[in-house]
Amino acid sequence: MDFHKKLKDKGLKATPQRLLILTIISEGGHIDIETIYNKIKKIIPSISIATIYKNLKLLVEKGIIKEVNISSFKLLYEVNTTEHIHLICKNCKKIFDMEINNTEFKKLLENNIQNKIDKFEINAFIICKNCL
Amino acid sequence: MDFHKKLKDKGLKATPQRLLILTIISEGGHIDIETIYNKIKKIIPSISIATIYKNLKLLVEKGIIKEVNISSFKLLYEVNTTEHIHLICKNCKKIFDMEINNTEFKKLLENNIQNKIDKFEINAFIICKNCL
DNA sequence: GTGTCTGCAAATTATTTGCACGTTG
DNA sequence: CAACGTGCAAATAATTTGCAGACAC
Repeated sequence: MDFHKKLKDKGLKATPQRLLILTIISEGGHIDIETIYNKIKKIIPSISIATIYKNLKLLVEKGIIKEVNISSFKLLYEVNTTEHIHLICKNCKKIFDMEINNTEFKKLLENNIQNKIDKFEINAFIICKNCL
Repeated sequence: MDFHKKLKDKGLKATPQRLLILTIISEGGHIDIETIYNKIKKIIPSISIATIYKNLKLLVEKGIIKEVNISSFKLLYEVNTTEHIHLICKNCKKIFDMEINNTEFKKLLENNIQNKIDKFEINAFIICKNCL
């Protein structure tokens, strides 16, 4: 993924700190602030936690990354890709992205609630194949 | 709702603080810590914020209340009732509980992900009737 | 009466801010 | 070189902890 371009497209400077934040988030899948900070420190030891906070906020605002809210988890971050839902293994706590049939889903939901849906967040708690 | 009984059933003492916390949450629908604290202070001015924190944690553990995680909202609390989803009006920010056809939904989701689902959290962003 | 709960104050953790300096484009 | 971004240190906000006294049962 061309993070440099993504940043420039939003009028942001492509600093090493930002590129690294994005790389780490995309590698980590779903990752919390503290983990991001610890990983970056190994590469840019001088980095400040304030820089992490400022950039995460900014990148969310610009729609480059997304916050992931799951009950009983810390706030996590992921790079914004296509619409997907989260499967969470109750046992090993791993989080899996899953693309679903968006249209079919939206329709069923919309029928149920009698209203148009803009977007939705779905977290489903499961036991993953590995843990079974 | 008989909160006194709910507490006793879980082996907890029914203190005025706890009963009030539960009453306020059930009246508020979906309410954050700060708002709970401010409302309680008007009735029990001596209450400590630490008591609120301790009890919210405990009540969640015991399954009497639930945390509600919605992107870009503070952490909210609701009394644990039947399974429902949250509709959030993008305009007025109100949150509505909506019972859905659980079985139908679970099946569709389970077909999509090829796995059994224990429970799920769904937040759908809409424009409510009032705002339309 | 006793074990649990509360309120307090202090400790810890999380997040934000302002500013001088450095870097990107 | 101008605007923007970083790192630092300090400020603020959020949450947790330990403990002495109070209260539920």
